[in-house]
This record gives sequence, structure tokens and C-alpha cells, in this order.
Amino acid sequence: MTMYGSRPTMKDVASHAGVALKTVSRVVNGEPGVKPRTAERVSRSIAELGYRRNDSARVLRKGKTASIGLVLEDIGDPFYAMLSRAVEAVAARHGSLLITGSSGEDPGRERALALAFCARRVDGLIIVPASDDHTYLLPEIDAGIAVVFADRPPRLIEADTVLTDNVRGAFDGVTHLIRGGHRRIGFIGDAPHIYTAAHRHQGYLDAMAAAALPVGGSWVSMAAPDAGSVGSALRRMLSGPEPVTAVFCGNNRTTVLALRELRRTGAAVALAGFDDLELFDLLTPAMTVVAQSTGEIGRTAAELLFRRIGGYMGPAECVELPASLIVRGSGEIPPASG
Amino acid sequence: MTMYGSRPTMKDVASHAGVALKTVSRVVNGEPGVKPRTAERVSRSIAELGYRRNDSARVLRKGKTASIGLVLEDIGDPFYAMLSRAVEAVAARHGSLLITGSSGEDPGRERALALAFCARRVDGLIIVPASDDHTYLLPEIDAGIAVVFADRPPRLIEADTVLTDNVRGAFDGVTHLIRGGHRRIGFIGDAPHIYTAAHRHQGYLDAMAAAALPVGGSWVSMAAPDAGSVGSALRRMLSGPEPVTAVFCGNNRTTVLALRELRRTGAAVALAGFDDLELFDLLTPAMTVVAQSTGEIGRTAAELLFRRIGGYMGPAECVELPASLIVRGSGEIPPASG
DNA sequence: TTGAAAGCGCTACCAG
DNA sequence: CTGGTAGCGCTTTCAA
Repeated sequence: MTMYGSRPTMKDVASHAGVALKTVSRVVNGEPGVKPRTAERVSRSIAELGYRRNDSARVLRKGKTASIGLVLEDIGDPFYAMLSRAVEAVAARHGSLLITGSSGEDPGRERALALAFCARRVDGLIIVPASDDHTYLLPEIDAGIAVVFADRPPRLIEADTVLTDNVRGAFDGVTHLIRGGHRRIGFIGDAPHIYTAAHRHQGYLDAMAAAALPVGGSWVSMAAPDAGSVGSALRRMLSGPEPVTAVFCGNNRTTVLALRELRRTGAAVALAGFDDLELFDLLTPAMTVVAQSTGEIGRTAAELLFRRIGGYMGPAECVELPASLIVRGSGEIPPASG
Repeated sequence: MTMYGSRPTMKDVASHAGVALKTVSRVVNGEPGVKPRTAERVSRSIAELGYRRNDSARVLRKGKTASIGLVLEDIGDPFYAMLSRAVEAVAARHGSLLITGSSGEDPGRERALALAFCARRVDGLIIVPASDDHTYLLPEIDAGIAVVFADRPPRLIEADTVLTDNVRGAFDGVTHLIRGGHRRIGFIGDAPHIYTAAHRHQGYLDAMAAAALPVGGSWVSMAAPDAGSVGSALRRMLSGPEPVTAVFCGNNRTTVLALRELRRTGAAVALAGFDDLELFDLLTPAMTVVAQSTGEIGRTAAELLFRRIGGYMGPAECVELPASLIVRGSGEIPPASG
């Protein structure tokens, strides 16, 4: 065993095997033009010294890292975990490693992560934006780093983007509630500056307008979700002279929080939400949701990215994937008489 | 804007600003000893050229990458997503990036990922083992790469390890079912070569033995879980002359699969399982589980890792975290008369 | 089939 | 306070 902290280099292997450094390089990289006997001898030295190629040096020389970066909001959220899984699968197929970072919805952190990845010279970047200005990426894109946006579009720059049709999804969900006989329907969204939150809110408004239904003053909540904000929003829309009989939630977090609040109070309200979660189908009643193709978003984004990395130079493309209503019961509770 | 694919280097910045390369280096790295006026001029050149330090070169020179690798089973699994989140938080605090790879329970892929990370010269590695031989890591450890194991211990080598007390956890869960009056209790585990599966199985056997209860021939299933295997195992243990009245599941996946099967058949069986999931508390009945401190496992592993990276040379340490029984209802269904 | 030399972009070390 | 030089470990290029 070598001394602690040491690391054999190609040079070490070369002198151990009695060949030139370049010959070792050829063997390590499986390049042709090495006599089998020589290759054999080199391989033995490699094994004996425990040599492992230093990819840092390789990267420096070649300019390609065979790695991509993924900036998302929170790797602990099931939605993003699924997205990561899909991205990782595609990356693995391309022989690429995946570096992940969570922005926590903080624009500064998104930027710091993206630039840190660029400093490592990742071949490409998939970003779920938290920032409202992506011009900071222009020098990077100009220098040849491929960038694809997922879940939300870029701001102030153009790039390949993969989105869910959020307006249409929310429209379908809310329309479903309306068809169930509801006329007073609440919407619990997220911070209004978040693209998906804004679009789903729009889908809600469109559906209400299409059915010629008014929207009461206390029926909409657009705030970063936590137990407190969702709870009080729900209490507000369920009380007063015009209580809602159904609620549509803007994402998996608000849905779960609303669910907990409704369980606590025992209110019999129809509930549907954007995003599906693993156990939603086992609840009583099971959750009616508008489901995104989470894996498909990640897969598509990764494939667009590798197309760019592969040299594709076409104009920026935006892929919009459909969301689909899954009827399970919670959204089919009829409106209370009145 | 520079030509496509170009990238200004320190040398470019230096000549642009009319200073020596080393001065640029000082400014970029915030080193002292540069006159404010000079620094200002350099900063302007940096901004103007869109310069960004090439960390590949930096890494090559310094030997430290400020990045760690995490090899786990599947980033899409909520358990590992939570673990990642905790690891990433600690890494961020140490200014380190996180490279993640999913082994899919394949020893070859675990090894390939770990070695790929080492080739990138990550400063350290957190591994959730799929392999039963980690001697391949010896040259890496010898060369100074810190390695910590999480969720499952290393095989044939020694290293810091963070585990849950799986035997005790399963023992407590099964004992709880026994206290509820059950005498015939089934166990649905995972592939027996998986450490956690084996230990939880042991905890089950211990609990049965401690209560002097026999274990029927068809009461235990140790197989990689899918709807088919769990379904048939469950049908087997619920039929025949000695049907179980309660089932303990070995992890979140088997629990969910069993839950679905029981819903499908409508069998009234007490059910408890290892691992908690987000919506388990909202089911009817809510799931009684033995919960691990998932975030704590990740946090502890990451902290042990950075202690090693920081130069700590003490003997390998094994931290065992407790699992705690959460009583919610599904495990308190009394045994059917008979 | 093999080898020698140049240099990727940066930091460490020593001069001025 | 500033600059030059060496060299991290590898690949590229060209020569033998």
C-alpha cells in the first residue's frame, strides 16, 4: 500500500511498467495501437499501484466534464425527487454525472449554484428557476454551456424549456368541480411571483369566468404555503356570507396542508389539487388531482440538454406537456345545500 | 460578446487590465495585498470579459474539489430524497457541492459511481451500500478520500457508519402488535441480502421469540418488493389453516404495496411498517409505523464526513440512531376472533 | 507501435 | 504591493 495521501499518476505507472507516459494513457483510455504484451504489462502496473485516472486533469485538458448540473427548489420534495430521478437516468445513459443543488426558492442561491456548476465546467445545466432574471447566464451560454429550463420558463433570456400546461390543467380541475355542481370555489395557490402558481391561478380564474361564476373576495389565497397561511385562508373562505363549497389547491404542498386542516375541522368540502402524490389514491376519500407527467418533464429536459451538448444549434424550443385530471372522490363531494 | 465557445482566462483578464496574471488571481480569490485601485481595474476587466474562474484547473492545482459524492439506491424514493436533502444542507454549509448517483441496488453500479466520483477527486463519499464487498475503496481511502456509510454498514472494510437500530425498531413494532393481542403475525421484508431487511427480519423473529410465539411457515416473505410478490405473500399468509391477524412490513415500499393489496381485498388485518411517509397519518386508519430519523441519518453522515475531510484521524465510528414507534391506528386493529 | 514535448488554466513559491 | 516561474496530471501533436 502506498503512503497515506499519495496518489500514483500516469508517470508513476509509466516508470513502474518501464514505458512512456503516453503508452499508459493509451492503455487507460483503451486507445488502439498498443501491443497486447505491452498493454498487459501496463495493466498489471495499474492494478499493482492502485492507479486511477485523475479526471480533473483530463477535464482541464479536454474541456468536457461529462457532468451536468441540476438546480431545483428542494430535492426533498417528491415532485423534484421524481424529476431528478428522470434526469439522472438520462444522464447515466449519456455517461454523465449529475450535480444537484437546491435553491430553496432563493434567487441568489439559484444563481450561486448555477455559476458554481459553470465554474466546474459542467457540460450543461437544467434549471428550475427561482430567479426572475437569468441574464447572468448569458456569458455561460455564450461560452458554450448548454442550458435548459424545467417546470418554469427562463426570464429575460431564451433557452429550451419544458413546462406543464398549468393554465389548462387548473382550468380542467376547476371546471370539473363546477360540473359537480359547485358555484362557490376557492383557490389556494403559492407566492404569486412563482410562475406555476400564477398560471394555475389564471386557470382557476378562466374556469370561473367560462362558467360565468363570480369570484368572492376571500376565495383566493396566493401566499407561500405553511400550516398557518393555508389554515387561515381556508377558514376565511369557509366562513362569511358566501362560503365556498369546494377548494382547488395549486400544488402538492398546499393540497396536503388543506387536507390536514379540513381533517382537523371536519368540514365537508370538495377538494382537488394540482400534482399527484404517492398515497393520494389511498385516502378516504381518495384525492382528485390534476397530475403532471413529472418524470416526463425531467426526461424531456435532459434529452433537450444532451441534444444541445451534442452540438444542436436550432432555435430555443418550448415543450409544453399536458396535465391530466384523475378523478378519485375528494373532488366529487357535492356542494352542501344552500 | 466573445466568440462562441471561447472562454476568457486569467491571462486574458491580465492583459486586458494591464497587470500580471498573479494579480488577477489575487483579486479573483480575494487575497490581500492588492492596491484598491488595481483591484478595481481588474474587477472591471473581469466583468467586461465575462470572466469566470475555471475550477477544473483550480482543483488540479489544489487537490481539493469542494465537492462530495453521494451514492444511494434511488433518488426518487422519499426516504433517500430526505437523506439527500440533509446531506446537501450540510455540504452547502461547508461550501461543498453534491454529486449524486443512484445505484438501483446494483453492486456494479455502486462501484462504478463511487469510482467515478473518486476519479473526479471528490473530497469525500457517502455511500448507501448495494455491494457486499467494499475493498475496492481501499486505494481511494488510502489516497485520502474520506468515506462514510449510511443506512447500511460497509462490507470487508472499516469506515464511519450511520445506521438506524433496525433490530430494535422492528422488535418494538412487532411487540406492539403482540401487545395488541395478536399471536399470528406476518413479516414482509425485502431481498434478504439487504442489511436493513435482514436486521428488521431479525427484530421480528426476536419479538416473536420473546413472546414465545411460533412463526408459521408461510408468515415471512423476504423478496424484492413489487405488487406481485407482496400480493402473493400476503394472500399466502392470510389463507391456510393458520392465517395471520397482523402484518409487519419491512420498509416504506412493502408497506405501501401491502396497503394497496389489503384495500383491494378488503381484509381486516392489523398493519404496521418500518419507515414513515408523508401521508401515512391521513389514511383511514392512519398507519402505525416505526419511523427512522431520516434527516438525522443524512446530517450525521455528512458531519462525520466533513470531520474526516477536515483531517480527523480517529478510529472508524458507528453511530446507531433509534427508530421510534408512532401509534396511529392501523396497527391497533384487534385480531379477528379465532 | 512507441515516445518526447507542449500546454490546458490555475495556484504556490519566491523575487523584486 | 506586484510579477515571474514552476508545475498540478493529463491529452494532443508530432516525431521516431
